[in-house]
Amino acid sequence: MSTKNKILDAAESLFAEHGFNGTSLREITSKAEVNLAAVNYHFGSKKELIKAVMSRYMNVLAPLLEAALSDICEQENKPSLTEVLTAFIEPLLALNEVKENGTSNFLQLLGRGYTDSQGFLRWFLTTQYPSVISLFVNAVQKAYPELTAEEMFWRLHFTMGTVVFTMSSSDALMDIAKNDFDKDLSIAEVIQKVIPYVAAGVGAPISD
Amino acid sequence: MSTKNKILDAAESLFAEHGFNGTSLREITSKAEVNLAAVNYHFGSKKELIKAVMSRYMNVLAPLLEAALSDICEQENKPSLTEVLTAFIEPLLALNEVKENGTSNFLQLLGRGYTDSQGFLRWFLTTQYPSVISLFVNAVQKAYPELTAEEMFWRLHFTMGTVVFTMSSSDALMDIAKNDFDKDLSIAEVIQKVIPYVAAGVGAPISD
DNA sequence: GTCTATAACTAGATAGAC
DNA sequence: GTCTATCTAGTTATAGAC
Repeated sequence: MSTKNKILDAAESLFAEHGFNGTSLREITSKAEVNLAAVNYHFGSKKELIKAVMSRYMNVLAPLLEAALSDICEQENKPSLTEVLTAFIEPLLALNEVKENGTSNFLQLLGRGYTDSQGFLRWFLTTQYPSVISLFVNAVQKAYPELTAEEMFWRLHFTMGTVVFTMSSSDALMDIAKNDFDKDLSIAEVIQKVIPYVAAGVGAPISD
Repeated sequence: MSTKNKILDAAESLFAEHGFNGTSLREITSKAEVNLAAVNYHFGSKKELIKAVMSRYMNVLAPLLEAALSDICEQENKPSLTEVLTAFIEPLLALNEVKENGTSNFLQLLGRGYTDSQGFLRWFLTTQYPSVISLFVNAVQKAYPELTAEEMFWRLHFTMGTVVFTMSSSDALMDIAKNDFDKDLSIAEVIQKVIPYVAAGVGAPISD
């Protein structure tokens, strides 16, 4: 296994657990059992390392998501919101084949990146992967055409918030659920629980 | 105005904007125009300062919320979920009288504290203000008795996520809304937008 | 109570030997 | 490509003069 990959793996799990700001290069290199200087040699800076960690997943996820959402946009009959949101499940679970716990790690990283380091991840997603976002908006528009662009904007951000926040604390939540209800849930099952919630939220009647 | 309050005010807005980890004592004291050593003299440590900033709001909010939720729990007829969630609005807006932008700042702090510094705020809320949480759970149970305790647990955390995450990036979202839709929203209007969303989410039909 | 000065430590980044 | 050693700049916290 290459030094570069050892660093990526160590950085990924530490970033997911403690956030980007909360993880030092020294912690990463000592977990990866490589030299401190190796990060700057291979990646140039901590910021570039963060991008590399995210890209490893986004490069797998983006094409799968684009395909799934395109299918929905191009189909004849009107999709349901649940259908649109369910389109995310398979691509997300495919990340488990990139690495063990890939889905969970990626979603936690997404959550970290949204709140850490003043919206750097918002920039990363909107500039590097804009087509996924616009396909998603199109799919939702097809499922719920009465929704105005403005209301759509808010509800999509609420949804992003729900998912990202849930996932960034999913370890803690799964622990509590195990203690209180004796249920051992997988990340896939948590996703299954959140979909009816966000589908109902996005599909809420327009209050005006 | 006392040094102690100058520190609290400066810390509050910097914490809200850059998170707890992302704000140094030097930034706080220079914004407050007091000496660096004053923080440790008045509060003992950065951690205690964080608690003091949160307590200033929680001590106003908690009794108001308890009263509003108690009313709902004790009323004869069955409340709607919207009613339960709407009970939060007045207490939250009352924080604007503690300080200008109090509501917005407090909700942003809540968001920061949930993701920063490994769940310290979760501990803070559940240990220092447990009665608010249990009253809220009771109110929701009364509004939607078919919901199992386990499903309730998940949906309440999804709701917490939606609200907290939205508020922690509310400045950015309000900026985008202003640019894209030429709408200048207040924090009260954002709350009005999020309530139908979370009410629909909590009230979603039980899938399984 | 408020200040200066500084201790004690950690951060990210890099120069240069091998 | 990998190492040690070190630089610079940042952090929290505190001792002691006023």
